[in-house]
Amino acid sequence: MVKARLSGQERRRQIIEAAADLFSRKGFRGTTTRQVAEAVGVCEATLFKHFATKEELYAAIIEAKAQTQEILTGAVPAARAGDDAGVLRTLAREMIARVKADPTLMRLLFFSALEGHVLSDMFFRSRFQQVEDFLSRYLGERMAAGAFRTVDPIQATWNFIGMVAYHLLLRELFGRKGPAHLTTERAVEEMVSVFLQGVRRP
Amino acid sequence: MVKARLSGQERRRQIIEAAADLFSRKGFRGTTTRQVAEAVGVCEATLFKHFATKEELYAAIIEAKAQTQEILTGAVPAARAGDDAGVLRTLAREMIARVKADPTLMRLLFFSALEGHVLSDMFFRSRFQQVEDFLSRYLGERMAAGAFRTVDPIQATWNFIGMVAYHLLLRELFGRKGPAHLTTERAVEEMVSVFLQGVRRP
DNA sequence: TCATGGGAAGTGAGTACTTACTCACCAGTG
DNA sequence: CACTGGTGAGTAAGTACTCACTTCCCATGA
Repeated sequence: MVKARLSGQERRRQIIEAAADLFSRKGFRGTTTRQVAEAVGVCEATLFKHFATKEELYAAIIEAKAQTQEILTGAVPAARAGDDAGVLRTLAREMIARVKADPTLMRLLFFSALEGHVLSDMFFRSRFQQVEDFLSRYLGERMAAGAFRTVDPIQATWNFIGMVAYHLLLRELFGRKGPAHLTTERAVEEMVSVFLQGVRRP
Repeated sequence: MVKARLSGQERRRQIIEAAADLFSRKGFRGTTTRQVAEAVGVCEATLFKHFATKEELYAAIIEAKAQTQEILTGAVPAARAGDDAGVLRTLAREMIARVKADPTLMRLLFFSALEGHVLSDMFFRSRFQQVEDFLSRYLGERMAAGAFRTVDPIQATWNFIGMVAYHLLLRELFGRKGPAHLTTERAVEEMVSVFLQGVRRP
């Protein structure tokens, strides 16, 4: 039973949450305000009390998702300790965990990009910029220290992120699982392993 | 000036082409039959002479795109010659070239997956299955031969494809370019390089 | 060569339904 | 009481698709 009357703030939050789920499954044009209203358990007109337009609701959702930025708390200690594998492993794990924790995240990221949404770029950056900056800086330092081959740190970063992202795409968008023994943990270990060995100075 | 009257076959082909472009930019629900008709230069009713429904048109497009399967002509000679770098380089180049040759390809792949289209799985497989099979088999052979570390060939394959796919995603969907010196050629070489070194037996 | 018929391609107008949003009013709470 | 949250009914525009008809083209026969 949905509570009949909430504060404006609370109702907004509820609408955003329900709509995020729908938008992530059907995209902007594929989601009707009627569906959103039903999911929330209110009248369609109520949505428009809180958001002037459907567009404004979508933008509010993207902004909310972008707000939950990737925080690199876990990888910093490993970086300080010069624990290469620890850095990579933690980054990969955190990226994967974020997506698992919020199933709408990746789908909304891709839907908004495909739809050419004005906030798409900001959304993407909120998800990847910190990881990119952190890892490319770390790789650059390790190269300067002679531990890694000298390659472009950005490119190397993209290569690593690419492995993680593809892993997520296969599962979240394309419903691929692979052989049963390929757990996420094993997948992460192999990514870390192939990448680390690949960038080491021979 | 659009020719006023074409054979049924030719008109179908023309509609599919114009609609593919629109669907790849706006998705299914975001593309109206009116827009398609205008892009083709015919009356809306004409579309429905050739396709019973909008859905049928979309399916025809996906099927057409799936038909242009990845053909692995280039990598086979390199595989025979045991030219590891050649195999990987050729695969990456061909994947990238395909997407560049048809800008609708990747966008339609992702739109249809996000939209949960019944043909999405088939579409995905048409694009990746052969590369996956080919490369995982090749990697398996190289592992058996002692040249590569023993890891799961599927996982290793996904890691490599992930790097290529992310490169494409950044450019085709997210409009990212990276530093100017990062040409596609350089990117491919680094992917091949990090991967090869990463899977070599230490 | 020309005329005719049939089949297929194509159109303008319209239909029925869908969709985002508004309006006038009601209900709840401090 | 005043303000804010919420509703049922409705509106205007959008959308996929149909209908009744026209046009074109090719094959055939005279």
